[in-house]
Amino acid sequence: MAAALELVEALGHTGLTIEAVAARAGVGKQTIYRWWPSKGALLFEAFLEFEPGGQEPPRPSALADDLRRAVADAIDEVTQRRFDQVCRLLVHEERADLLALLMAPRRLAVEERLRRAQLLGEISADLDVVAAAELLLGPVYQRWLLRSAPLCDSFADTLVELVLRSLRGGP
Amino acid sequence: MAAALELVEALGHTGLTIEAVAARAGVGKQTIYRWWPSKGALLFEAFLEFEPGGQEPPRPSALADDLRRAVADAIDEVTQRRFDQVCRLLVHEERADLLALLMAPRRLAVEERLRRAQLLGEISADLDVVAAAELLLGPVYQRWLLRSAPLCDSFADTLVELVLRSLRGGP
Amino acid sequence: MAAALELVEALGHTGLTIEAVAARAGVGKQTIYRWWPSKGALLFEAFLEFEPGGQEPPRPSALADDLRRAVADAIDEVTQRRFDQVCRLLVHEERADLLALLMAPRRLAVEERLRRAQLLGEISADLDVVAAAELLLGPVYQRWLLRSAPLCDSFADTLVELVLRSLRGGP
Amino acid sequence: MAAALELVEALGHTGLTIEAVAARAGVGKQTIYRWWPSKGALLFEAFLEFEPGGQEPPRPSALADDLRRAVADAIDEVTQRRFDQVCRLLVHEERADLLALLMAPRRLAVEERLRRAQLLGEISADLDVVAAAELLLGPVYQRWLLRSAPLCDSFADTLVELVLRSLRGGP
DNA sequence: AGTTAAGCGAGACGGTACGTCCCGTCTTTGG
DNA sequence: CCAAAGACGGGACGTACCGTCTCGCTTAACT
Repeated sequence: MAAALELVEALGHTGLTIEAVAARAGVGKQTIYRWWPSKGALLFEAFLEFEPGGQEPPRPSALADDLRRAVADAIDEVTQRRFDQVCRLLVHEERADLLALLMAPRRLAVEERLRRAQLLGEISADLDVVAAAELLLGPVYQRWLLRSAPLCDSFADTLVELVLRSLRGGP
Repeated sequence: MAAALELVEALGHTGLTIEAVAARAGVGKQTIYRWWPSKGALLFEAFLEFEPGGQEPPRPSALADDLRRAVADAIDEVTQRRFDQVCRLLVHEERADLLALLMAPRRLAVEERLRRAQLLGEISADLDVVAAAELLLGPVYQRWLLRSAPLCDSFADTLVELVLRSLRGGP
Repeated sequence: MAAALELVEALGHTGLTIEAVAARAGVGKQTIYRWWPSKGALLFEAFLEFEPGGQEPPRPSALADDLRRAVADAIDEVTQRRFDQVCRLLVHEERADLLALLMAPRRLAVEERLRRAQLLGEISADLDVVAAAELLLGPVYQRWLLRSAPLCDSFADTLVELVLRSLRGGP
Repeated sequence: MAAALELVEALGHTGLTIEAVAARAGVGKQTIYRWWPSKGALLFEAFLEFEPGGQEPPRPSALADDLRRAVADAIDEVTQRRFDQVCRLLVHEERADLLALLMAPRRLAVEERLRRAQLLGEISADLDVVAAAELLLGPVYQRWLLRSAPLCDSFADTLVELVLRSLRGGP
């Protein structure tokens, strides 16, 4: 009964109780425990089920544009209440494994794009692509989770510009 | 009674109960509620009190070294169980304000060093110093909180190298 | 778990806590709250359950003897610690309804006997039987609850003698 | 600070707290503890202080009338919320001593009147006056404390009539 | 007049019990 | 014969008062 998403959206991951989920779903508590070991697992599956997330493969364009778009998408995603609350719950439950599943696609897409750019010679070939991807997404996730600063759109631009300077010119 | 730090270290922020803190401190529960509104506030204050953290001003040296050192220090800090658990609790309780207090010094130090580097012409003067600092620390905090990858020492090197390429030569 | 009677006997209604009852019964506190709204209700039910109290119907004999016996029995009952404490608790909680259930049998028996005496002409027929019963038992309950005087056995005799003088000859 | 009477009247002896008394009186809690060992003692003294109670000596008239009046007065007194609550608190605290002080005057007055009646030959001389007084007042206090029946005015009449039949003609 | 001390208000303190909430398990029951 | 309904033991929650304990601050009373 993945309609528990409604509750986590309404109450936040803090106020979410399995009893409430069971009640709203018209289901015995035990039925929930039978299928999921924790709130996190339940919500994770619910999220996968109901949040298609299927972003179409962004047809290639200029590198800067693509990265900007990737970062902006990450910001958008992370800004939706459901994603936000589900992820925070997973953080709280230390489910790094599930978190990775939710967040990896984004990161892999960036890495993929960077690798293509290397082939095209847009960026230096001896680059640590994985680290570069983290350079782009790390600050986003930091601002999101720690709420250290607002996640405005222009942040994507600043970030990409700064990182691109690194990726292009070698030392 | 900031000896609650011992319990958060022993049990993690999840297993920490105010009742246990009160019991161990030989104190009435109410006394705790009288002074702090939540576990987070209590631990935050306890942490400030007992973890002086006062790192001496790192006498200046080469820019790359200083940044490497700053990042490595951040990694060290974030790796200590007390800091880790207290911060995770603050994240859970959405106390971005308190988190900021704990983390700002590190970030400000980096910004300060970058600004000095600008004056010396080590890096381009038209740089967004704040964003650059996030570029350095964001990936660290991401790896830490999301446990997306191990926080090994070499990570500091990779990070600094990558970022410095950005900061030095503009396009 | 009506073994809460043991605690009320040991500690008095003042020292009885629901937590202690739950602990001794090996039961969650909530289970007690689920079934009884208050200590009073719990003890009342426990008392009914475990204190059969079924005194056999006293085979009829002389009126004076029967009344004396009834009063003496009331005194005995009221003198037992359990009954005493349970009733005092009910008084404290203003549960007149429950108290009535505990005390009515005694009173009704007296009224019944008086009515029979009226049929036999032992006492005047125009008598207010209910009031007469109160005349006999009222002083007992007063001495008991208010501890205004000791409840010795001879009190029963004095009382019955006095009341019988009223019941027999009219003015 | 006998203005604690207001609180016991407003909240009942159950809801009365020393903290509230202290607050309303604009007084430190300790000051109350300094002077009285318990809520009961405090209220008892407050009651004595502020409830003059001084009923004038009822100039003598017919025995039946005097007794009726005495019983009716007892009913009136016991019906006032303040007296009611203070006494119930004393019952709860097992302060039979203080209760006796509050209630004795009434009983003594009845005994006194009966003794005079004996001198005048209105009632038989070999009577246990103390027991007779209890016969009159016992049922009143029973109905009051146990709320076993309403304390209507006619109760006084019934009671006195019944008792007088006993007191006058012996068998 | 100056010093001392008693009594005061205020309120923090270590505690106890409250009644509620939710956990995760176990039991009953009706479709 | 499953699953809803929900009771259960457990245990933390945050609150309310308890009775004790300093605190300074009057306000006498006695040098």
